[in-house]
Amino acid sequence: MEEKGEKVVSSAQLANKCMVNAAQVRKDLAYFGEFGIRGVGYYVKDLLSDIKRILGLNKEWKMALIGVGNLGSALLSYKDFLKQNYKIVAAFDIDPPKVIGRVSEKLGKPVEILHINRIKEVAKERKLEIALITTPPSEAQGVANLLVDAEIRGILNFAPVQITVPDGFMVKDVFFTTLLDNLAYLLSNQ
Amino acid sequence: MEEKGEKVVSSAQLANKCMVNAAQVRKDLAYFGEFGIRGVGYYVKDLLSDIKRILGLNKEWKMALIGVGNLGSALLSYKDFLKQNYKIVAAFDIDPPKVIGRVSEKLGKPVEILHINRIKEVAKERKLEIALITTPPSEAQGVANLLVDAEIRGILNFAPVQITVPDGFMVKDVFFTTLLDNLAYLLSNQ
DNA sequence: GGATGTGAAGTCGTTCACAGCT
DNA sequence: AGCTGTGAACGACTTCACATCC
Repeated sequence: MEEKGEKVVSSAQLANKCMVNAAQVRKDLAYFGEFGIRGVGYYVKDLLSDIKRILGLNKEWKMALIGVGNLGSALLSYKDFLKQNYKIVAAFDIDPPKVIGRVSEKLGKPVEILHINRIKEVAKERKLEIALITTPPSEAQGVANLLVDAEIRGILNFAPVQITVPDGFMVKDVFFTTLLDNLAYLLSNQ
Repeated sequence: MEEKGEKVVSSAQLANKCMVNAAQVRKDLAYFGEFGIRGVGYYVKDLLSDIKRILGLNKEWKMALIGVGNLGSALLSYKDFLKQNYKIVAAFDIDPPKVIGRVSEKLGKPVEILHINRIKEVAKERKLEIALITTPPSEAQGVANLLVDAEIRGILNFAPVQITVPDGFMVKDVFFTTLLDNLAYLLSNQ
């Protein structure tokens, strides 16, 4: 809406776009503060920056990628990160020499691939806060342990296994097989 | 549990593993039928097959993959599909010759890459029911339209755009940037 | 005896409806 | 006059608690 030059937006309009109730929109926003103007609506520009601030997107998050296999390479060249406030600033593997060739042939300016045993050192140095686990499932928990040791508190886990971490650390799983199961269920029941 | 040779399991044990309430487990299962035995619990083997049947996993789902870029290639070699009841039986791209070399060097027995314009024909022929969209975002909606035309009713969308389909078709989005936003929020609020 | 299946109670989130501002 | 912010009403889901059955 900002790109379209729209100045104000009402909760009703937002609700429409999001397919939810207008009161829901207002309640949810009101939970974080008073962002609207009665009788007018929400200023698009302000609302956008308020939401970004609330979500913690008013900074660039520095990420590590662990496991430069097929999926890892795909993510290294995932341009959409750039639009968001995320940046992969270090990639790790158990065998960097083996993957460097394969990756660099694909990427113009490849992120350097480091040996996993340097994670703690590099995490400090580059202030890594989030890690993407793209190793085989068998290695995922081990990697998670290293991340905990390196005090990287946010983990996005692409490996199809449950991993556990201590309090204060966050894991989000990208389990698309769960979404497939969901599709299979919906399709099975007409 | 079946692999460990355990014969019976109680709702309390299941609840424990899933970090939910025991009554929840019983209610949810009871919604689909009576699978347990009072005073005993649930027979692991039976429960497993009942759940598979409920979820529509008592068959092999045939899938198409559209867009053989980085992510597409990664999924083509994603071994974990084999454990589940899903199989990619056809892959499509706008320029098959270009991707065939790159893909086959990675996969022992590569799935053949077909031109996207054959999708409708092949969908009928191979009874494709689910499609994975791994194209650039700009192509995703166009591909979705082709899938609708080919009557492939289940879509797992990896492209970071919202796509719309008519009633009777299902789209599930793998938006991991949303999960990243989620992590960013949690980390920002300590 | 012991664990399920399930009404009843409780809790949480959503929606309504309107007072309060601009 | 119009739209937000919000207490109150509503609805849905979760948990309790126990009758039921193996």
